[in-house]
Amino acid sequence: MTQTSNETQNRSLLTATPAQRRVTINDIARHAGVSKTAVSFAFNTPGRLSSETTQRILDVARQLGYTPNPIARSLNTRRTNAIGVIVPQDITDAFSNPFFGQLVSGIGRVCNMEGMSLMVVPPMRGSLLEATYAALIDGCIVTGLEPDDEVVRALRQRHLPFVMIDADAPDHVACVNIDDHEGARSSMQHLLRLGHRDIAIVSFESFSGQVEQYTGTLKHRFDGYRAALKEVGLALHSRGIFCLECKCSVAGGIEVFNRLMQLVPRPTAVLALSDAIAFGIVHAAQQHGINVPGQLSVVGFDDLETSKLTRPSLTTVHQPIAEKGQRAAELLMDAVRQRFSLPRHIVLPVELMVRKSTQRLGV
Amino acid sequence: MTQTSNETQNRSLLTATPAQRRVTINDIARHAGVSKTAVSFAFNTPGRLSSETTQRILDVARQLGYTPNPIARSLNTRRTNAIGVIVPQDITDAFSNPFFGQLVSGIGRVCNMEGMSLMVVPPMRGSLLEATYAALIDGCIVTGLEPDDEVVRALRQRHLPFVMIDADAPDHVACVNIDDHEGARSSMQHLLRLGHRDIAIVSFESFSGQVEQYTGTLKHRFDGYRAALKEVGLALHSRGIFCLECKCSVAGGIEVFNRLMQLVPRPTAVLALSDAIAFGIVHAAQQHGINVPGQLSVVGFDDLETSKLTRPSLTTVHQPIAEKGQRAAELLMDAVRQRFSLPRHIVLPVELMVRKSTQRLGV
DNA sequence: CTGTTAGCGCTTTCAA
DNA sequence: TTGAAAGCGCTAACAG
Repeated sequence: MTQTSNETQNRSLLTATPAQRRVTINDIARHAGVSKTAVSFAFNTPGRLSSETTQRILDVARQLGYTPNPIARSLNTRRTNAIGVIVPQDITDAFSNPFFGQLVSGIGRVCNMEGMSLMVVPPMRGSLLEATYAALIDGCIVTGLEPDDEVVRALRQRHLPFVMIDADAPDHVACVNIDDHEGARSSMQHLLRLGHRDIAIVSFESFSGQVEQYTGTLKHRFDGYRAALKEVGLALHSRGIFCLECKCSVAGGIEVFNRLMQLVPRPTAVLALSDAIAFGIVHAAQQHGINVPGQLSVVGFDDLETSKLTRPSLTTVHQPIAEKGQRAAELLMDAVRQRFSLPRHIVLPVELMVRKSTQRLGV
Repeated sequence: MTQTSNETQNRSLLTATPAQRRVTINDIARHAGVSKTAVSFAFNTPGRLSSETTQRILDVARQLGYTPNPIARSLNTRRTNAIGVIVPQDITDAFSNPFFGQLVSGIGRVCNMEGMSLMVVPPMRGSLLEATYAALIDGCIVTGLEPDDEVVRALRQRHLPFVMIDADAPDHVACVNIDDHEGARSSMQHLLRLGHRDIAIVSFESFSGQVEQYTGTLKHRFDGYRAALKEVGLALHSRGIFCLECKCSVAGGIEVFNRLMQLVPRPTAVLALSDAIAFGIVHAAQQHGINVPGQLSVVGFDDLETSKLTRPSLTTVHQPIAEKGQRAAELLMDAVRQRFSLPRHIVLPVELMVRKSTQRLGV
């Protein structure tokens, strides 16, 4: 013992960086009088060493405060034991919508099973591409991106397995979606059946801002709205039907409310593409003394955990958010672990939840 | 070009793993007719090379689909460009309380500034210690742990900078807390002033389950409750005052509601240590036809973003959740970047928000 | 059961 | 402006 610490001290006096040098596998090998291999075995496959040797090595390691360097280990094993979630906005924005927390919660179920950590990968100095190149992960789930994004190419280049969520991915790319068309259609139909004809559709911000240019999720949903409108002889461009965009958060909904109130004719109902937005609209309406659903019906999309707890409880399109994350993570882990995985495209069902934020027009 | 691909092909025929071998810095160096150093420079400090050389290298790299291996890079630079959040429960549990999402949101503000990704580090195969040893991060924020936890020791052993949240950390350990005592005291005082004397305190699950054994946050809060009770001549063990525990989530609150209803005398008010729990209790009460606040007053703790939107809006103790995460992350980054940082312990204020879920007894 | 010996893929002095 | 060479700290054939 005493000898050991003396040795350590002496060596450190000889070292260029006396105070800083970390203890490495070599130090342990030397002090325990074994090879690096033995030390490695002691930590990773103790069964391959006599238990005395293992014990001696572990003792020395503890005394010297040795910890295997996980980066060096990863360089060899090519595994990081982490999966990523790629998000095109910054972390704050992503989590400002509870949707994302619930999605991550679902992904977490798989992390838990598989012993993985979860890395949230936002743009780094403005560049999601750079962040993607730098991420120390074994694979990732991609949200909010088109399948032809440069980030997707980078992932392929890095040979990183990945699964997309809410994307029009080609067949060979694993992807988990929901039935956006049906969700949108049924919610619009619900309002129309309640007699509403002056309806504002509030979408989250798209790349172009033009409904005609929508792709992916947004396109499918608007196709659904079109289908429902068509049944009653209306279209997106009909008088009384409005399409706006706002940030996908409660704050975004509050902000968009003012714009809603300026529309002519003033909408009697709002279709928000996210519950977070709907919350904001309902909240702002109440602040302005406008009764929901008495003077304004509001429909959301997502069915967050809190959506049944708000006042009034929110009529919305339920989608299985956590399950979406979970299924994506399962597909991903199949790829990471090189298991077989047959169904590469998954479409989860949605369901219209009629609650108290909508009401028949003029009642 | 043709030659290049032929060469690649030929080499791959000679390789043990024909299809799999990744292209490395050596391949680029060889094909571009330069040294590894030059390739490294081309990617990291292009200014040190003639622009033609840089261009040629980058071209070759693109043609061969080369991406620097971030793990190898990290091994040299000793940086991962990620910070961690250590959570003692699994990811799903953590995010089942919106509190955590908001905390992460605050941390994300700093990640955004600093170009960092964020790793959520839950126990790995049941062991948080193992996960901590394996995490590829430059530092971390520790939640839900005591300062003498083995995980904290591991962090120190790994020389990883870390900041604790909600912990009774010693002076030399950076830490961000809130004024738990005052938050608890004021909320209890509020109920007492409304005339309530039969009050259940619903805590989130502690290690011991014994109020007397509470430490850290829980201890401070219960000291606050005691102080308020004492002012009216009561104590935690007085008849009518109950202490229970449940999971820290909406589901936990729903579950605990049944237990609340069996208490004798039945509480006229509940003090939940988390808004998520309070939501669950309110929801369950309403399902059972019990009016809140008419028949039962409920107070929360946290003031989640949705707490003002629920029915009834929740009386609760506001704490600056996102700011807590942000301040912790700022302290952490100071350490990671080896900047000076003077104040190592931060205590954030709280504020009682009286809303609609509480009411004078017997009105 | 244990050690030798190559790497893993990159960065970074130092010298040319 | 460029390159040689020495690591970074660990794993894993392979040999004994």
